[in-house]
Formats: sequence, C-alpha cells, structure tokens
Amino acid sequence: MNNYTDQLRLHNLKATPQRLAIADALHIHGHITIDSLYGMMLQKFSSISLATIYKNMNLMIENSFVQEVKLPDTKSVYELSKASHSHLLCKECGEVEDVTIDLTSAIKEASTASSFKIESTALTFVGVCKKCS
Amino acid sequence: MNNYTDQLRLHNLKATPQRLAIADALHIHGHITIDSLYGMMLQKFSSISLATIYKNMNLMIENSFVQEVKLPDTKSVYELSKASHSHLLCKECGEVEDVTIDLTSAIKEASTASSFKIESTALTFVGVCKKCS
DNA sequence: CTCTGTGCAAAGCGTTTGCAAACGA
DNA sequence: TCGTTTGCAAACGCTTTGCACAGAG
Repeated sequence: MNNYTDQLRLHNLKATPQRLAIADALHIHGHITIDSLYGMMLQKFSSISLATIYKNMNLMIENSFVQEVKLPDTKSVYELSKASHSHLLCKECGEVEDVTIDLTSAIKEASTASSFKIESTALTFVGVCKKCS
Repeated sequence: MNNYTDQLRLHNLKATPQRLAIADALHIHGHITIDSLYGMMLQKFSSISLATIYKNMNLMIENSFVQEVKLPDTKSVYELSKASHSHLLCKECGEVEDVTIDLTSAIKEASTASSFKIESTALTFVGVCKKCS
C-alpha cells in the first residue's frame, strides 16, 4: 500500500484520506468502474458519499492524475495515468489488461492516408482472456 | 439518397419512414451523435419523439445495422455497420473520419504479450485534421 | 486561519418504459 | 388482420449542484 500523498500534491490535489484511498484502490485493482470504486470506498468510509467519488474522479481526471478508459459495449473504467498503452478487454469476464505495443507504423499509415496530425491513440483489443478460453 | 428498405429488412427491421430517414442521415453524414440525429429528424418529422430515436438506434445496434463509436473526451457517434476500420478524431473541430489500416502485426504483438485470443479492435487516433492545422 | 473537501439532499439530464393509437406487411 | 412501431408522458438511473460543517495546509 503505496503512499500517494506526494503524487496527489504534484497534481494539485490535497491529500485527503478519501483521495488516498481512491488512489490505493486504483493502484491495487488497475482498472475499476465508478460503482465498484464506490463499493470499495464504503468498506473503508462507511458514510462516504457517491458525490464525493464523482467530485474526486472529475478533479483527478482534469488534473491528469487519472484517466477514463472507454470500452466497447461496456461501462468505462478508470486507471492511474501512466505511459501511453493499449488495452485488452475480455468479452467473457470483463477483465481489462494493459498491453504496450508499437504503433508507429500504424500511426504513419493512418496519417499518410488522412493527412491528420496524429497526437495520440486509443486502442482496445477485444477477445477472450487465458482464464476464459 | 439511397433506398434502405431492403437493407433494413435484411437486418429484421421493418422499413418505416422514420427508420429510412435515420439510415439516410447516417449514410449522408457518416458519423452522428444522437442529438444531431434528433435535430435532423425533426426537420423531416416535426413531431418525432426522442424516444423513437432511442428505440430505433438500440434496435439497429442489436441487429448490427448500426454501430456505436466511443470516442475519447467526447460523446459517442453512430455509423452504419461496415467492414472493420479505425477512426480519426479531430480534437479541434470534432470531425470523425474512417481510416483503414493494417493491424495484423499489432494484433500479433498484443496476443503474444497477453495470451488473449483477440477477435476485434477498437482504434481511434486523436489529432488535428487538415482543415484545422 | 483560510480555503478546500465532505456528506447530504435535491436538482438535472440523458435514456428507458408503458400505453393507446397508427401503421407495415 | 396481427404484430410492430410511434409519440407522449412518466419513470429511471447516473451525475452534478448547493449548502453547512469538517478538515487540510
């Protein structure tokens, strides 16, 4: 259980117990939905409000401490910001995993074909994970 | 202005005037949000209900006639189903374009790294389009 | 001490549902 | 004709807001 006090401050966020717990939950679980995060927080703070979760997640996203991951056919999950990477979604169990792959040739191909100046990519592979197959 | 009667029937959807107009709007504009679709439909059917839009979009998605495209930092857009492809999103003007690129090596890389059995991909490039740069 | 964050309750907004009348096949 | 679709209004669920009190720095 890491201490995220400094990381929060670096992102201009005061280190409240609720925020530290949110950061821990994201660190431990990797990718979580708002609902499951609320459930986890309730175990630690029996009277935490969903409004507190939403306010903090929004602030954390604005301040680039956290990122939303939009997934096909299912709810978004949230993760701590980190180096650019892609995602794998298991359509059986819903698990989300990170994967880092080289997209330079794909980016080159797409910018040539379109004359867009590409700055980032959002890539999710959908399939079946090892456990489920 | 194509006639989508048969296409709708192929997807087990009765060809009502509202549905034909939705198909035309998707065909003409490529990628549209629910709101802009509602606006367009209002011009043609002054008393069309938003509920009709939602019911039809949901049916069309279930029957694979239409697909939702989830985009980073902005609302989803909808498009007529077609061969697998990726998307370009202009972060200045919001325009969405289709682009077809070869992802076989990316898929191979990701499945090797993860031991997922990958079945599809959702890829959006974010950048600045020609007009906006 | 000051300003920000928290929890609660209420409001807001997009989406879905139930129903009677209209319509497609 | 029969089953589906439409439009309306109400319900719903998720997210945001306003406010008084508590807590971080």
